[in-house]
Amino acid sequence: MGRERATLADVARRAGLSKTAASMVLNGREGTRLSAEAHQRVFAAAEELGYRPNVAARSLRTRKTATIAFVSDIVATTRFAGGLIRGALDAARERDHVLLITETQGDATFERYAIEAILDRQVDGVIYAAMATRRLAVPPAILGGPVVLLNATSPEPLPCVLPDDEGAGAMIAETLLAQGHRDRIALIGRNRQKELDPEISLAADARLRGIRSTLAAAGVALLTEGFCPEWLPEHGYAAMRTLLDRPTRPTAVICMNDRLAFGAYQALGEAGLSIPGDLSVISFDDDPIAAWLRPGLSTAALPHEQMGRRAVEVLLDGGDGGASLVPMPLRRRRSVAAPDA
Amino acid sequence: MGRERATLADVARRAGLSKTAASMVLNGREGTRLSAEAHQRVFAAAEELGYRPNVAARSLRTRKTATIAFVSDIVATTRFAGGLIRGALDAARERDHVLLITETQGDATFERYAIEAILDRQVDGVIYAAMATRRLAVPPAILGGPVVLLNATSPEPLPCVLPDDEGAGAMIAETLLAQGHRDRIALIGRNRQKELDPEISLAADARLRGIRSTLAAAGVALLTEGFCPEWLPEHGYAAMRTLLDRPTRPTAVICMNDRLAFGAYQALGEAGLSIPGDLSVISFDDDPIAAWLRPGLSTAALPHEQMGRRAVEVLLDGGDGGASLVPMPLRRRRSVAAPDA
DNA sequence: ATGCTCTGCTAAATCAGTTTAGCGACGTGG
DNA sequence: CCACGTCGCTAAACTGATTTAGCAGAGCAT
Repeated sequence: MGRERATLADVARRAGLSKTAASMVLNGREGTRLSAEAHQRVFAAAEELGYRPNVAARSLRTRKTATIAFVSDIVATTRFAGGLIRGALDAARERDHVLLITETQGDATFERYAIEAILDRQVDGVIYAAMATRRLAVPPAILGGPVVLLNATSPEPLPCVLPDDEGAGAMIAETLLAQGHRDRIALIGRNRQKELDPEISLAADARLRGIRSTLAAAGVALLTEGFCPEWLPEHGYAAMRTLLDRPTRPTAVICMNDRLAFGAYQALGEAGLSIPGDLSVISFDDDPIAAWLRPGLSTAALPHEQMGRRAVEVLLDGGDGGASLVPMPLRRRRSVAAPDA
Repeated sequence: MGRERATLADVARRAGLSKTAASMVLNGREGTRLSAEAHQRVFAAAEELGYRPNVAARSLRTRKTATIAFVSDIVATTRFAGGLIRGALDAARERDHVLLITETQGDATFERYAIEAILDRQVDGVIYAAMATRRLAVPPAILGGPVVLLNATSPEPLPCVLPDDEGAGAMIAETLLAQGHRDRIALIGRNRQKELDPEISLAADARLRGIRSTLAAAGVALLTEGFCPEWLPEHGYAAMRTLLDRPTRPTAVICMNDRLAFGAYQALGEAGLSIPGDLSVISFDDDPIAAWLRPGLSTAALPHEQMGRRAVEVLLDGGDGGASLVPMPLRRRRSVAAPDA
């Protein structure tokens, strides 16, 4: 790429000045005593030649590359990754940076490759992202420079960006309470593994905490809590069927994510029950499917783009070193209503 | 990043040789007359020091960066992008390259920024990707180096990688014919804009061609063709309801994509019709939702990862300069059966 | 003994920037 | 009249690799 590009030397020559002068002017160095006229000439020359500095040459000297490494365990399949990347991309562009993306797939060999590629290229910082909110071990090799954890925490005291799952849980509980639901609120998606092992998930426990504490504050307890081995539609379907077999039918169901909710919709459809007439449903994530369901599913949205954006901001502008909790906004659709009187 | 890394000079010193010798040995240069012993010493020294070449320094001289730019119109929201990126990432890693990702969002300013970032960094090649299979205009500035179009074509004669939508259409038609469906096959998702304007979509027309020619070869014509302003669930829902109002009910429905099929499922569920007992449904894309539906939706999968992978291969290993059609495999699930006898 | 080739290796230039150290001209105070 | 400081600018070093040009010594033929 890059046909005969103009170099700094070309600019300097055209401006009738030295490379030093040109460099200083173009970098807006303070405290230099170059005349206003010299400034003009350099800018003009650079403009006329369409000059753009060679990043390799510059970073050889300065050790800065205006490049951020985005390392994640799994990039694809999930649109979650896409959102994180897009947010990061936007924020990076605003700060004149670019993203170098690598994926470890949780594989040690791939991780090593990613780390080496990053170190070889002297990136200015690393965003280490996980696809499921969880705790992970950061490879020590990258701790030499700035690191931000995205959708993850680690044993090391590194700045991290997380969705506010607990807040979302509270908000969801409040939403149901506000509609008048009380003692017949059920939950689908209990899962000890997810709740207890932070290396698997931080979201399950946080969401549950938010829900429970808010209900408890209103003097309400969950009617039942359906277990699910995974948070997939088929498990939501099964859990909902079990729920409908019980003597007391709930007035509202909280699903731990939208895929479970989708399964719940399927079971309710088969049972001939209507949402939200017979039962309200509310959930977490704002998977695209939430908007496609009939009726649309009310859900607390994972703020992917915000998170990706925040990660870059913390990395480049410096964070307070702690955790950034990004709020999960509630998407209000038609799946929640007041219970039958 | 990168605490005191060893440089080539360090390696040379430790090996008791010149930088020249060290460089040649490590690059495996042919035709050099360095002794076997010199080779040993250099390798040993490099190993002991954990030497890794500085990419900036190297590329300053060689103009090679082992970096590929992945430019796309829209990265996020769609998991399609994720698949393309992941495939490209894998293939790049196998060839010791790394991906620099930028997004234009279809915005001229952003595109300019992306191009400049790419040129400044002297990437070895560019993958220009579109999220919807379509024809696009490649900015002339990147034509100085190797370019591969991914999921897109362009007026310029550039190598491109596309899904085989026409083949998929044919395969879908054959699948229905093989099950015994004949004169009562309907289609949902006609859309003149998509079919006629290659800048919007190449897929619509290709899929339709494949379907029609295969049916025609069997002496069959489509029963009806439902129009849809967009390929979203709500439009599939509406189209399916219209279809059900007609006197002859089809035995099978081909949806132009899975989101339409999802809408169709919703309409069928409401109408109390069962899939595939009353009606078979088949579709394109293999959106994750296809596997989540009850029954699972048979669909021709967009081969995202293969395509991303292929793009890198063509870029780096050299393609034949033409279009690479990547086959769309049929995911057989339970939504297709023989029509009622 | 001289010239030649071949072997094994190295000094120095180069890539395109940034940064350090300092030079000549001018004005000014003693 | 001279020392000194300020102004406006530049030469040269430096970053870490690759690459070109070429040197010293050995072996061989004449």
